[in-house]
Amino acid sequence: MAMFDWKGESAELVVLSLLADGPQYGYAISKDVALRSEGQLRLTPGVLYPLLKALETQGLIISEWEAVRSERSAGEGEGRRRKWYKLSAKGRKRLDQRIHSHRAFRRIIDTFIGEPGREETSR
Amino acid sequence: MAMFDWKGESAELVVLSLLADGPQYGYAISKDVALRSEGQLRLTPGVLYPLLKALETQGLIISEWEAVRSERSAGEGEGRRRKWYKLSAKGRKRLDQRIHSHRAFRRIIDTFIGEPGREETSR
DNA sequence: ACCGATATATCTGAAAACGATATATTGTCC
DNA sequence: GGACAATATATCGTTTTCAGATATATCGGT
Repeated sequence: MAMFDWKGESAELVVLSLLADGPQYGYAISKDVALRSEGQLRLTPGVLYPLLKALETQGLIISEWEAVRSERSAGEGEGRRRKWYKLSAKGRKRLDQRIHSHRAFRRIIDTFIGEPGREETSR
Repeated sequence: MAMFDWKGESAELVVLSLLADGPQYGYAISKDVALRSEGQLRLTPGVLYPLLKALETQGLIISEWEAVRSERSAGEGEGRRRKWYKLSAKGRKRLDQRIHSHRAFRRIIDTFIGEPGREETSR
């Protein structure tokens, strides 16, 4: 069980954020999320792949297959395949929008839980 | 359409937070949420009442009926009824826990979206 | 008398979540 | 060389969640 209940929205935000740092393939994304959250967030296959598919359908990310060849299998068969994803311009816009929306939502929640809230210095 | 996708967790956090300020009845809670969020968060009946029911089942909140009598109807019928909810000790604990969890989750998200994060000064 | 607001509650169709399952390759240890 | 864990992608199917619609009734103002 994941440490936090984190749903669609947040998963999208996290994946788009990761891809903003450069192209990644699915499995690496799931490992990265676990690593960078110190195991507290998990992006399981059943969540990750449908999400990536949805993001691509919306044109937010673009995929490309990589044929990973091992010396061992050189010459035969298909070898392992990786599907790399990169952020599209549209995805970049969506990310900015999601970050903005996340901050706004957070500010509202703060008014309920009585969080002091930081001064709006920059931006 | 609600301005934000805010789901179960957050709704629970908000409701428990509101009840921490004192007892409230359902309809007032929904109005309060809309007011305090400047219309950006909505707790519709289809979400609110099942949530309150679930919170009560878990023993986090305690309900009590109030018979609201108008002069007009004095003496007859049932009159309007309000169901007041107050936070239980268990609910108070859950709220603290949820706030803590919310902050932890937020910190993790910050590492992904590249938020500077405030110094851990107090606490 | 009517209408909009107050007040609580469920129903239901759709969407989302996620563990389980499927399939195949690769690296490592003995 | 054989077994096993890790890498890699993907779907399936059950359960849960969501939120609009619906139901019912009272109250306040005009």
